[in-house]
Amino acid sequence: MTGKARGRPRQFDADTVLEQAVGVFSARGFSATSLDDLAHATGLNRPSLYNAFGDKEALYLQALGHFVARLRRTLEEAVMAEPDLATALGNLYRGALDAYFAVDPAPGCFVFCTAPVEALAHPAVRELTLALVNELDRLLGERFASAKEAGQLPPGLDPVQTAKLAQAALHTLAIRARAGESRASLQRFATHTVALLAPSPVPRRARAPRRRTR
Amino acid sequence: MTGKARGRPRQFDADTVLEQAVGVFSARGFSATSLDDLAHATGLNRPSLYNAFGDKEALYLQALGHFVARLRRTLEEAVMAEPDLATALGNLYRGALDAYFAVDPAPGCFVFCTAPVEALAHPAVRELTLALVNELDRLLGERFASAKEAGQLPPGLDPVQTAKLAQAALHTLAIRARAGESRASLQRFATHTVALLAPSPVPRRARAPRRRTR
DNA sequence: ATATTTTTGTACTGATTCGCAGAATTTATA
DNA sequence: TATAAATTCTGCGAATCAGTACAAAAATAT
Repeated sequence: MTGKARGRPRQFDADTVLEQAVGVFSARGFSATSLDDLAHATGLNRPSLYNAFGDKEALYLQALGHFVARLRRTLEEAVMAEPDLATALGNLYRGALDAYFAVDPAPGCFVFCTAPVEALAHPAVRELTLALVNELDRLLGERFASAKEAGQLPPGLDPVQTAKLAQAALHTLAIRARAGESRASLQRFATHTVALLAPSPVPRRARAPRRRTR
Repeated sequence: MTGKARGRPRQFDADTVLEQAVGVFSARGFSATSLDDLAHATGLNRPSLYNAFGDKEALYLQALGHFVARLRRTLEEAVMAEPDLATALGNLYRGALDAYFAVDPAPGCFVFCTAPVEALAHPAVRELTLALVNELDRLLGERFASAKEAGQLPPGLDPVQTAKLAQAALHTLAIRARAGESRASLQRFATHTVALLAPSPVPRRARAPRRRTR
């Protein structure tokens, strides 16, 4: 595909630049980030940014895409491929907290903390955000459905709605991390949530509760 | 306190202006909102805004404060004063959805959708956001604790962590509404969450709630 | 070696931004 | 009536912003 490279070669790696853009956008959000901020953070200058990625909104969307693609890979192996439901959810939240507290003023989640603001003014951002939410619903829904088949899910829990609640925990972790809540507190919450949504391998009582009585 | 009013009287009501500022900030977020936007929306001009509220950040903080104060009143009567836990949570989420879908491109929650972005750059915003999160944790925690005393809470649920999960549902409703998810879908999720966190009053077996529950 | 293609860097433009200065206006007080 | 106090309004200024034009640079192809 790219054997020739006709003109002057680039002096940067596009993925690296997107990674740095994710960092800057994640810290300041879309509107408060200037192209000078991005140019300074990436080391290249504005015209190069325009040439490679288009205008500011296009760059933001590509940063979102880059972030989501990475998230998707992580999710696939840490959640979908893990046979035990409680372990899978534990991996999900621990991985999320790792990312949310990656740098010192904890930025929370790039998309859940910065994309919603722009969603109203920029339909493309809105669609990308909704697409991620829907995909997470779908993936987690599949995971809960397979757990239900394996008998790991209490009969009262609907896989689809439970998946949404599992994602809700992700959203609150993101917001709370950025608001300044401590990682220890959030870790406790995550543990409790896992215990609620994925009752660990029932220790003694092999008898599942009857039907959906409450 | 204010019987005299020495100079020229104001031609606007401060609370009304703050209400309008909430609307504008909620739609565009802090950084993307210009003072001209605010001046146009409120009908008064920039120097009057500065004179009455200070600079842009001060106005945003006061808009947040106004919003939180109103939210606190609503919460107090619809959630804390309601004796039945399921009804209380139902009121909470229905009221939230009413607000999140108040105008056509659903803006979601003013604070949960627009404040987190600015939380890193503006410590005051961060503190106010965390203060709201903590207060909601505390109020809902009290509500779940009193429900536990009344026997309305399953024994496995810790009131404090369950309150955080109840707020998590609020956060996800806000984000999803702004991302474009339908109100019907969110209503279903809310109903399911209420059923999970507050198992409804057992239908047949007349478990008369003791004490002063009604 | 010359031409072509792509990237890089400097400089510029037009627009928007926030915040404020200063004069005019409206009220209460002396 | 005259003075003081507070608000309103026009307009300004300094800074920043996004996006681009243009020339120099670096590579390939002829």
